[in-house]
Amino acid sequence: MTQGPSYVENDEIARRLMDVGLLLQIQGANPFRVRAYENAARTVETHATPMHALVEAGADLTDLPAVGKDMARHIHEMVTTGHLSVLDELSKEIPRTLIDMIRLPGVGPKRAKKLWQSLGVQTIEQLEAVAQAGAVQELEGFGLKTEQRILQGIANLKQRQGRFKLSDADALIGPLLAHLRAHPGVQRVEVAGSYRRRVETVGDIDLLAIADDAESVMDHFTTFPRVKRVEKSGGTRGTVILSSDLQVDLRIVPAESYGAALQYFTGSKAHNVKFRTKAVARGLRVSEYGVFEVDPDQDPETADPRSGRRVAGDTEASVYAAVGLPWIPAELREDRGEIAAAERGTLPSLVTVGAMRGDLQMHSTWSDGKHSIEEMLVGCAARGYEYFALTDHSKSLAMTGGLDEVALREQWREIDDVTARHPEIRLLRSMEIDILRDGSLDLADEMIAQLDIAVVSIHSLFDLPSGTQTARIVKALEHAGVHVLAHPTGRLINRREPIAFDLDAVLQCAKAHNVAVELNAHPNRLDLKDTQVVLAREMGVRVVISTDAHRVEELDLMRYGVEQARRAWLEPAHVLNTLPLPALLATLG
DNA sequence: GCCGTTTTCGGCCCGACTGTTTTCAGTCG
Repeated sequence: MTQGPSYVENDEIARRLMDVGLLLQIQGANPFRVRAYENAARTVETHATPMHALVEAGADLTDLPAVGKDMARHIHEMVTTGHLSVLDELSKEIPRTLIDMIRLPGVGPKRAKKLWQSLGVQTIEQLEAVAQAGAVQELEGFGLKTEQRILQGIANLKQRQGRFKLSDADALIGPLLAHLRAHPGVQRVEVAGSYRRRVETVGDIDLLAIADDAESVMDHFTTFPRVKRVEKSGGTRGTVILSSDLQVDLRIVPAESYGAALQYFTGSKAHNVKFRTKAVARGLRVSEYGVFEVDPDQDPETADPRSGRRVAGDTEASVYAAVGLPWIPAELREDRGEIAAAERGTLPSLVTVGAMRGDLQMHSTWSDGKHSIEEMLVGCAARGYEYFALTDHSKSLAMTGGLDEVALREQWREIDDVTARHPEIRLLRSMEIDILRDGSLDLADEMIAQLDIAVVSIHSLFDLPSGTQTARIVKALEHAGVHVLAHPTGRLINRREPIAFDLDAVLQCAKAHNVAVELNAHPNRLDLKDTQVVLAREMGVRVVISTDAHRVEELDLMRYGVEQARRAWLEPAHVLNTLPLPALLATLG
């Protein structure tokens, strides 16, 4: 096994371009130049193919959206030398650590620069010290409230690093929505923002409501029992912090603006910018109040923002239609080509939970699951599945009670017994087989050959060098009996980093050997993640969406996997377990 | 700095709120 060259990955390239933009912002550069760096960073971050692969293939980087001559040069430099000279130069003038300060509430580029130039503050720690000493409120443009806000922000930062997993947000928001809906004045309330786009983690929650008595509803909102602190509370906008430290914003809008507000607050920002630009070209102005015809005689600087003839706004569909587009599913609104696809009429017909005909990874009491084979079977049948795969762990995963060959044969006897009583659903004989250090599998070949579907995955040696890890996975996929690579990166959101490996090479191998890759639906994993699933789709590798359930109720986690699949533009045809049983069996061979 | 069924130059999304102000900059979403 050889160690491949260590490339600068897309996320690192994106981060550095973003840092250049932020440093330019602090410097006071042309804001559109700043945005150019942000846009290029986003392109790189969400681009499925690694930049180093494009450079190696001799591709013209300026074909990428938001990448012109300069950005192409920057990307090329990072790929070939590992450095970005424009960032190095800027860092000499402005400390890079000021970027951390911008992320504090109440601190933007201007104030960060002021704090640095007036007080010599370069880091969050230094800022905390001078703020505690009362030096910040003395600065021009600052005051006592700003100083307190900064200190509060630093305290919050220390308390909670990272964002909320989508499933945690779901659990926290459900009771609040019920509370709001119980108020007689609330006609409608929905969640917008990244939550509605089903981004894997959310920073805060945006609620949108139509209400008769806005003041009373806002009152009801801020007195929700789990509110820890009320940040603001106005006539149409309020912000609270829940006891879980989740920030929730509520906006109350008139019914005729509801669709426009929902569209606007769902975002993403990049999607909205592109959408509004399209509207401008049609002589329209889009805001959260609606779509308006622009009066060509009026100076846009001085015109009332709500002036002009309203042409749409009550529903989202009307807002898109006014700009000549069909309604776009929220999961696609990331400015990853969805507006162009909408224009061409080629938006994908996205996969749904209802299209799933089976779940291809779950555990029973035979290893580390909490429910018996029969209980899991009944749970799957209750969810309307045609089939499911029982994938208990293999022997090397001792802590889970993994099965050796003898135990697996015993399990098969129980399976025969259970399935004889339950003709309503097909149980596929399977196992989640560990990939060992050298890429060999933790189950005898003659047993693998008797499985209906063989799932392999890594549970150990997460920190091998990338080249070694890649070779290990590739060897496992080359095994003739293997059908699915489960949770390919091994990441645990907010807990464990993904393993280092060459995804491109692994997908090529999967394609060559007709192996599917899993999109693990468990909200702790969501592995592969959306942008990686895009790469699999583009390379023609089939995807499996599985829950990895360890108890019956976890079978309902399927929706999280499907939602991420939708973010990756997957249609049913891309997903192996949307196939009817006979077609699935034929594919598995 | 990017980009083009109005444009290769002159644009680049939109509005609200807060705090620090005496008419508005800065931040936020």
